[in-house]
Amino acid sequence: MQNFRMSAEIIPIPRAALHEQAAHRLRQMLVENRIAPGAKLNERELSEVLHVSRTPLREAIKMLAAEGLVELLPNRGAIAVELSEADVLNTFEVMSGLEAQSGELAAERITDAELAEIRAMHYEMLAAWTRRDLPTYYRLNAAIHCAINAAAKNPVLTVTYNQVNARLQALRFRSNQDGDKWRAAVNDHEQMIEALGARNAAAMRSVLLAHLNNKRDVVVQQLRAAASKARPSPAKA
Amino acid sequence: MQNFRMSAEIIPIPRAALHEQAAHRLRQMLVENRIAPGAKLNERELSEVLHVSRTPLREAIKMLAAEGLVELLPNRGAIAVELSEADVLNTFEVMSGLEAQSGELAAERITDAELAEIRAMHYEMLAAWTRRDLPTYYRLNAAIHCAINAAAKNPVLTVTYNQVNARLQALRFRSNQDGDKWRAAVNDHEQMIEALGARNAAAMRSVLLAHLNNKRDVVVQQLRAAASKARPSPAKA
DNA sequence: ACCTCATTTTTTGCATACAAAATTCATTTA
DNA sequence: TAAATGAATTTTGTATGCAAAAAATGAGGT
Repeated sequence: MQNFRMSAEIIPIPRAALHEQAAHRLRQMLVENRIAPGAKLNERELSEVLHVSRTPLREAIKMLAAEGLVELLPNRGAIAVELSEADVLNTFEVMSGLEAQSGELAAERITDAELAEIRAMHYEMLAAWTRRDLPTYYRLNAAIHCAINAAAKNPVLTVTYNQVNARLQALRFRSNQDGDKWRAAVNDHEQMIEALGARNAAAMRSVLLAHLNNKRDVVVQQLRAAASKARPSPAKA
Repeated sequence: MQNFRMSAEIIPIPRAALHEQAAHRLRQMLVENRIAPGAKLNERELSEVLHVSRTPLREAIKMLAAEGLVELLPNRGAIAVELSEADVLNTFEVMSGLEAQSGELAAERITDAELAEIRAMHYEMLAAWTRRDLPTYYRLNAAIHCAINAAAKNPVLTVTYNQVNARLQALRFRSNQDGDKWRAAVNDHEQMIEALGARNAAAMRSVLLAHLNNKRDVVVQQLRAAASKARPSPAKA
């Protein structure tokens, strides 16, 4: 049947299939807002940009549709999802629940080593903010949330979380925080670390719910600002 | 630009695209265990069964992969997901959180009409059980959970819930309940209706968590029974 | 100018064709 | 007989071609 041999397995990196590559890159373009919400995904155009033929590209688009990053319009292709304010609120509501649960489980299951690493990243993040090194700040912020998620030790929860989060990522991408928002966020993070250290699941849950509510408010506020800016001339059908 | 007319919109049912049909039918086959977990999805075979060519079939498979019902093996096609016991436990953990949140929100947002309908379905379900009309029983059981979910009035939560639930559906499909399990389930349901009637979100949350834990235990128990039955002869590689 | 309708062009959806990888099968060899 | 090798077959992955639907364009009528 099989040919077991202890040989070196030399060529085990046959590089991802084209539909995987296309999905990955397209996902990134959507999440980073390089494709605007509501914009049409032209298959020919994209297949040229991504250097793949339409077949694997279409497979990638179908995956992103199942992930909720893209909407399929029968006989009219796909568009990048455009979330209404209600959609955003609903999505944040789900995120709250997932993040709260993730935090609860993390508080129950985190190891000392994991906690130490999160603490270290937290201080690095403070350093980055002090230097106004925004890219590093955002990277570390994301890494901390990721580490908390990992500490929950539930891969199903992690992928579910990431999938829902991806839809909001485009909105939050490089959302500018002012001093007050930042202080609030830092305070939230310190409470998280405290709750994790105390292995206090309930505290973790409530901190994360509050944190997510803050994020939601910031996003909705920016969303409204953008909308009122874009639409004082409402007749542009 | 557009051609607004109040005409009858006569032909708005251009019947779903082939990849949608294929995805729908394949999803059903997986959820109903008509394709065994771990089984290979042969593209040629399936395209004949579903009467579509391989192109839309492959698009459908990619969607189901993103939904977590199917696993893609590079250069080796796709197989129906096979959940380890750890996977099952993790998935139930996520389901608990989603269902608990759904219940909380439902308790806050349910209308009297919705509640009345759920009560009615509950009694119908009891009737079906009394008559040992299992199909009706299962249908109503599912309908009640669906109605609670709808009462939460968060479509994002609903689709997330359904997507995670689909992976477990194959396991629960026609799981046989004995008298004790049934009494426990009925009791759970009555508590749910009570909590909904009292608009008591916390109570609803705890009832649902307990209910899900019961379901989890039943499923894991059956899983273990099936495993020990299948594997007294463990050398069948 | 605006609407309507026919024509052209573009784009999507699907089927097929072909190349590469994996699997199967037969043959050889120890 | 069992393992190993290599050819034949199957199966997956990708590209291309073609038909149908949608969008764009333009001419004529009110």
